[in-house]
Amino acid sequence: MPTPPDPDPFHDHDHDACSGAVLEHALTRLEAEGARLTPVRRRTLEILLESHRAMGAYDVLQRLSAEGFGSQPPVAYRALEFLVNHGLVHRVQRLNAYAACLSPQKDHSPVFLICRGCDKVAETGSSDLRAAIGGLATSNRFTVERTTVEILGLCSQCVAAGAEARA
Amino acid sequence: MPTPPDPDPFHDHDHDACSGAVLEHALTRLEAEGARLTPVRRRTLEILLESHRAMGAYDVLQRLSAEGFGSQPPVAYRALEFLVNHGLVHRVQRLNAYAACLSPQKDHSPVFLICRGCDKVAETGSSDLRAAIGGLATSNRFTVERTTVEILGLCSQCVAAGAEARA
DNA sequence: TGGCATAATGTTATATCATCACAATTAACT
DNA sequence: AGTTAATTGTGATGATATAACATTATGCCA
Ligand SMILES: [Zn+2]
Ligand SMILES: [Zn+2]
Ligand SMILES: [Zn+2]
Ligand SMILES: [Zn+2]
Repeated sequence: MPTPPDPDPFHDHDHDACSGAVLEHALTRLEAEGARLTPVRRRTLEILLESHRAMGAYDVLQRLSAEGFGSQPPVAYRALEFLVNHGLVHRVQRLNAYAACLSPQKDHSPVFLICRGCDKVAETGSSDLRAAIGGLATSNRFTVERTTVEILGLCSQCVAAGAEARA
Repeated sequence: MPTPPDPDPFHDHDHDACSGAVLEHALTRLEAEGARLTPVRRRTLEILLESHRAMGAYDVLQRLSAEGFGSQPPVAYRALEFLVNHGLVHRVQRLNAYAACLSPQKDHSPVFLICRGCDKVAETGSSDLRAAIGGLATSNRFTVERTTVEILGLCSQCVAAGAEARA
């Protein structure tokens, strides 16, 4: 009975373990980098880890504010910026939103699967895809610094549940 | 003496021919679809075609307004939406901006190379990349509807001109 | 321990990007 | 011409993001 290779957010998994491991990892990494996971920052990460959905900055802010932190936009944006800069959170361009990074690997280029049925977001990766981007860059003599790859569609559960097609 | 395979926006090319051909193609396609390229819409496309840069909606609006069209945001957003819906313009997520589509092919999934040195944007494509995304979707049992692939970095000219690296 | 420099937080105000709602106009079709 | 649907225009508002600056907490060293 093989265990799944990755915690697939789209399907049932032990989410406490899933998010707990990520948080653990974050602590270790920041320690090594000499960066401080202050209360706001930690809480922000925890909030994002609660679900496999991307959250807007103002949604995060509302949560933080309700817990006694500052209530103005920079509070959320600064915490998010810190976490993004340290690779613990990714920005999902298509949603103007932020999602906790689930990969233990540092400095990776995430690929997002975004389900428009259930709004969940899965972070994956693909060496084939990286290679294809590398090839494209080479043939265009382009120096790659960052990549955004976001795939919008429906997860299998939403298809099974009868989510209607849309172009 | 072979002609270049694609007009590479990052390098010298006959841009009048480049943009003229695209506009021509747009007229034909819309005609076929029974859609109307009204003055605002046509002008919007022409403005985007003037350069190989992505423009924000408000930049487009300013141009339109100066030419006697309406001066309120919906004027620009509606024209852009129309053009995006008909595949004549793409939205560049990373820049919150819009770029004219340079591909004669309908319903394609563009890949953008975005140079942070000169702000030019090149639209390309790659069957390898499409295949990689297809594979990723299959192995995640995910139904793809739309994809966003944007590569941020430096074009060869900007590298040659000594644009500094940035992580 | 006190003093200093730096980082982090909080707040006000403002910038930027995008859509709603509704009236006026124009085009298409009978 | 009369009816309908599409298009355009405008004012108002919503949503996302940053600037500027005062205040507080932290780390370091004399
Ligand atoms: Zn990640
Ligand atoms: Zn789903
Ligand atoms: Zn050109
Ligand atoms: Zn360049």
